[in-house]
Amino acid sequence: MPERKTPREILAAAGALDKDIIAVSLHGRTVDLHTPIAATVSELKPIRATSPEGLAVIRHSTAHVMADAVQRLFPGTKVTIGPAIDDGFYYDFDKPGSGFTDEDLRAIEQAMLAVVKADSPFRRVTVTRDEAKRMFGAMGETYKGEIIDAIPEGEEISLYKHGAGPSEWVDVCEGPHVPSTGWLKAIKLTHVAGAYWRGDERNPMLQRIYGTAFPTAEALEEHLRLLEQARQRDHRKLGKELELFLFDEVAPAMPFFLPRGAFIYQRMVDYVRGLYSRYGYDEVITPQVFDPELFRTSGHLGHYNDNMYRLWTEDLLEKHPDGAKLRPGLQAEAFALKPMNCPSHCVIFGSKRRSYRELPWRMADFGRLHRYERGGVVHGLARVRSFAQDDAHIFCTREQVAGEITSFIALLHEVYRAFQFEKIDIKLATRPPADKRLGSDAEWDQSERALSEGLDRAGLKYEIAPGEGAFYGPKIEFHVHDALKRSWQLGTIQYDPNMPERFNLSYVGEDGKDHRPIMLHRAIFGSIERFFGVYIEHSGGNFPTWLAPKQAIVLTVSEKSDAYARQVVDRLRGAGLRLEADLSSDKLGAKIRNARLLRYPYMLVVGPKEAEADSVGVRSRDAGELGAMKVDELAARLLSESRPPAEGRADQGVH
RNA sequence: GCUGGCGUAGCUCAACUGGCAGAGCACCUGUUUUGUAAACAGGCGGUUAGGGGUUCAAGUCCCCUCGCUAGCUCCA
Repeated sequence: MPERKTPREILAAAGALDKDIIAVSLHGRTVDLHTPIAATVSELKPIRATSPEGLAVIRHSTAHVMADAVQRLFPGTKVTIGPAIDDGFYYDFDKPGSGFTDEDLRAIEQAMLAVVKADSPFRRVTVTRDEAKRMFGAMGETYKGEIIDAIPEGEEISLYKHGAGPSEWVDVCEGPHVPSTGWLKAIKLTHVAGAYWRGDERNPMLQRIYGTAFPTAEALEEHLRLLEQARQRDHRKLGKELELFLFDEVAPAMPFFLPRGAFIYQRMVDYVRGLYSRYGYDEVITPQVFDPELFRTSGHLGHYNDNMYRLWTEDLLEKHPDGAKLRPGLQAEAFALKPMNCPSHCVIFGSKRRSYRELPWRMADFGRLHRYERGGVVHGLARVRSFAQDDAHIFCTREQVAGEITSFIALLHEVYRAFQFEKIDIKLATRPPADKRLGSDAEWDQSERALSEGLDRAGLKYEIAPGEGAFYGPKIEFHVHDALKRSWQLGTIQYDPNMPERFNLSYVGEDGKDHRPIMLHRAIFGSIERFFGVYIEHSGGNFPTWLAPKQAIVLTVSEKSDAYARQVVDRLRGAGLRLEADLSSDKLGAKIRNARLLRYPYMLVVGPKEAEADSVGVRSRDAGELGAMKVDELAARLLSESRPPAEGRADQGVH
């Protein structure tokens, strides 16, 4: 057994120490540079400030310094937890009275800089459970007491201290930390938010301060620059600027699609519709408003009631002097706006006797759905109360499930490729705890296997999300991040033996007997609204020619060319292209600027020269100036770009 | 739903400790006839989200409602 030395000493002795190294990894565990351990140099893997692990060390140390500053500035504030996260850190505080203001953040930042300047070492000491309990008890740190209680028996309890004398600050913490506060070079507190203690909404709400930290001031600035760039792509901002959609208080969280946005929306739907004929789907159209009995059968009234819009008609009302009220006892009669399509599809399936020969039956529906989402969760197009899905339900036999999964994944892949999505996180959400699921273990084994086999056969990498499945069956989820790194689920395919049961659906098998079909819920876009929002950010609003609401704009050099411009517009429209003209009295430079801001794929400049030569001066949004082209030549080019990307033709799209 | 923040012209934003509601862009009109990222001038545009209160006086301070927003929780 080698003697206990600090990793810094060990590395230095071997000549392997440099100033980028801020911690080391020992058998997969990150440890301080300055806490003695028993190890040889060959066992130590250096962790550099620029690596994800190194950044986490810096950020977690910064969180300690912040908590120190907060407790000094706001006596009586209790600390809870303060981990490093993807691009920074946070610390949750229980602050008596009101929360933190922006001015508080600035003051805290200043106080932190003083701690950094003091360059005080982070010291690790281990204590017994009793010592720790007594110490934090005396300090009145009740949350820390709970944290200590939650540390498993037999595990070492360590404290980290920095500062000296009366300004010493201590936290119970696993570590590791940078050797001293002076190592923290670039710190920024970003915002405050509420957060429930232990993430449970029944617990008190704490004040969370978010911040970030980097090894250098340059790295921090680069990070802030990228954040700003992301804000520029926010779909809510682009939606307004590009006149795609708007929101109004008269219908909270329900988008109004303007002509340009509505065009793209319909084009997306048409595109999927086009694929449906190849993949064997039948589209249906179903009602919007239903007798609540339907949702009693489907189980929505029990599980989903809080999220449903209910309607009344005059005959359900009784007049009062102070206004009309729903007649007592009739609440249950109020019709409901559908939040999902599956019940309607079950009604269709069950409307006559079905044969195994009809299976698999893939029933598609672009019906509009309404869900009452709680006030705090709505977000641009990503979480709305009125939307449609590229929804379909596949009724099939148990044996057909795996094949259906494979075919669905192929379809989904084709669609995502068309929209230039390469990076999608896939999750397999498996069975919830036994008290929260239906069906036998054998059934779950089988349905989970069917989904994972489908993924494996498609050669896709995925993560298991244990316990995240629906109570009736597992699901595959496809997630992407928006510009501000919020994760959204787009597509999904879910295995559902439950709904056919509730609707008592059956088909006649080869054996002449009745059998229960399996139902697969599946969507590729998921919510078309959400997909559109994510796609706006993904493309930065630079929609490819096949999707762009207007593919080109004709710009006149002066009013002398108006007549020719109209002629060009007519000819290209006649060829089936979408375009408009800017015949205003602006100068050409201004017209180009406006057209660029609206991100037209092509600008067609026309003046006397072009009129003479039956041509247009072509400027492409993505490829710059292309020079003069004959009108017919241009028409051919635009037409070839107007078709949606198909398999084996990946030459189009966002640049 | 919870904790913070915000809400001023179509858009982006000003208006000091309470003291005459403003600018740029957009829009309309006129002048200019323009060659690859903003011509010039004039004009129109406001229940300062809505309601109540304090005050001689409220965009500004207080209360309620609505909406938006950062998070948390939720998303059978």
